[in-house]
Amino acid sequence: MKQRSSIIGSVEALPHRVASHLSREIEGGDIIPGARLPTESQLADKFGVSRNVVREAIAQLRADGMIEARQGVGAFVMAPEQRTAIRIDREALKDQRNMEQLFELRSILETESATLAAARCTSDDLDAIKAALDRMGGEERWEDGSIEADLLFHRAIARATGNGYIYTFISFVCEQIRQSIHYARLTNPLHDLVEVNVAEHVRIYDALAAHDPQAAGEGMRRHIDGAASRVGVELTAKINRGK
Amino acid sequence: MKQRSSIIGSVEALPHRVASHLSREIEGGDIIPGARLPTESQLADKFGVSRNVVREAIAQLRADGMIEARQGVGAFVMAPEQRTAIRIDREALKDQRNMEQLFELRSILETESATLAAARCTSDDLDAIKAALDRMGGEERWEDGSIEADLLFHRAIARATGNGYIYTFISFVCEQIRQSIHYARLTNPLHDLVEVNVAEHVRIYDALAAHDPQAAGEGMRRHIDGAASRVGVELTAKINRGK
DNA sequence: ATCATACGGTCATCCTACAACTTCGGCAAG
DNA sequence: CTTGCCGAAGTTGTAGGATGACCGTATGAT
Repeated sequence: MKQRSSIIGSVEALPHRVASHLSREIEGGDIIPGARLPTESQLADKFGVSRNVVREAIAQLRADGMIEARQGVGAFVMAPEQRTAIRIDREALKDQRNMEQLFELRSILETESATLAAARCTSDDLDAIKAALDRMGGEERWEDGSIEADLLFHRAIARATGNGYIYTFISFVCEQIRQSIHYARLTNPLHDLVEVNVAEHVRIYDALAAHDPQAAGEGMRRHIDGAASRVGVELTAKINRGK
Repeated sequence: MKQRSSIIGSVEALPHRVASHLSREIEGGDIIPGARLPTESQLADKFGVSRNVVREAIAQLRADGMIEARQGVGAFVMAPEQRTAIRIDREALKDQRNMEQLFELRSILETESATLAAARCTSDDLDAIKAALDRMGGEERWEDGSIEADLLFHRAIARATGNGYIYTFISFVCEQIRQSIHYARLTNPLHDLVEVNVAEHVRIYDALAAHDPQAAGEGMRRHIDGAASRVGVELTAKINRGK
């Protein structure tokens, strides 16, 4: 009798579902910043779960700085500006417009990443980048290992900047894009474009090896544009990008 | 008898302390990615807390993708690349080197933010930016409202890019910097530099109003450099930044 | 040798109880 | 009427135990 009926069949754990529900309510503006949430008991009743599950859900939101709990008073919604963590809703990326924006952000980060890396990279860094490049070219199939090698290539460049935050941010953004694209790829094979992709990477690597910041940045910018269009995302507003 | 002795005097809640401890152990490499954590009961004993507290701590780490729990098996630490959230350790920012790197990231994001905003901003956007600018100039004291207005200015620009992710990332990075600097400011007053700061903002605003992307980007880049040096952070490696 | 089953370990959830804290109202002293 | 104390009620924080669901492995039958 303990395990209550799941109401809605779902593989997700209860705390995560409660957290997502509350998160959407907050993001959607149903609860304005500064307002108090219902008590844990009320939420437990509302969702049909135990208070314990509600507490775990709130613990997650609290860690993100989305809500703040004060003992003896209640839990309050925080202003969206003072979040202590960035989290990207993967559901939202099904919207083409959001995907475009994420690619634009990636373009900014990676272009500058390549520029910095060209000026700073050591021979060890170059070796790591080259290794990823070789592994990518070695795979004739697009599917499995190729994508991993692709990510490895970009991360190796980010690491070569010597800036840990740049590495973290780029890894994060790329991973979000990868997972969003993963299953969407099944619709269009686009294997024939692998050579184009590899060629773009080679171009970037050459610029890095030559320690030519401008060429590296330019090569990366074009590569991201190309990668975006290859998955059906057009980076509009190319204005003010040139130079 | 229930409330156990806190062992270490701390105002932080128990789950947060446990989560921080585990997080440090993972970041520090004490636990290799893929390895299994001790069971919840063992952790509860180890930290001298109830299993409930351990679960809340793990819930936080799980939300970040730092660990993955499989029912009936155990909890495993994930590779740092596939985190689902970005979180910046504020303690680490006490290290000058990390602060420099964060400023460098901010410089990248904000420079491009200003560039894009110059090309895309509407009159409404400009009004919002101008309002923040006026509010900043209105305050003769540096302390309280001035900093808020400063952040508002930068966020307004980020919003004018029309890219929600850029807004989110910039808000996040700026907030981290602000809170890290907050108390460190007490040592050096530096009130006399307020005019310089405002002047830099005016220069950026003028470029935005003129819809001059290059001037806006350049103005922002210089402003971040100036802001960094004003709090004692020197952005070295200005290489490859010009042009 | 292969497959089905039983078993122990672990996470997931629930429940109750209590401690710590805040808020608010009543009540008495000034 | 104002002020200050104090206790009741409500809320979050923590403890601890019980049970269900799930996984991996060992055991035993075929």
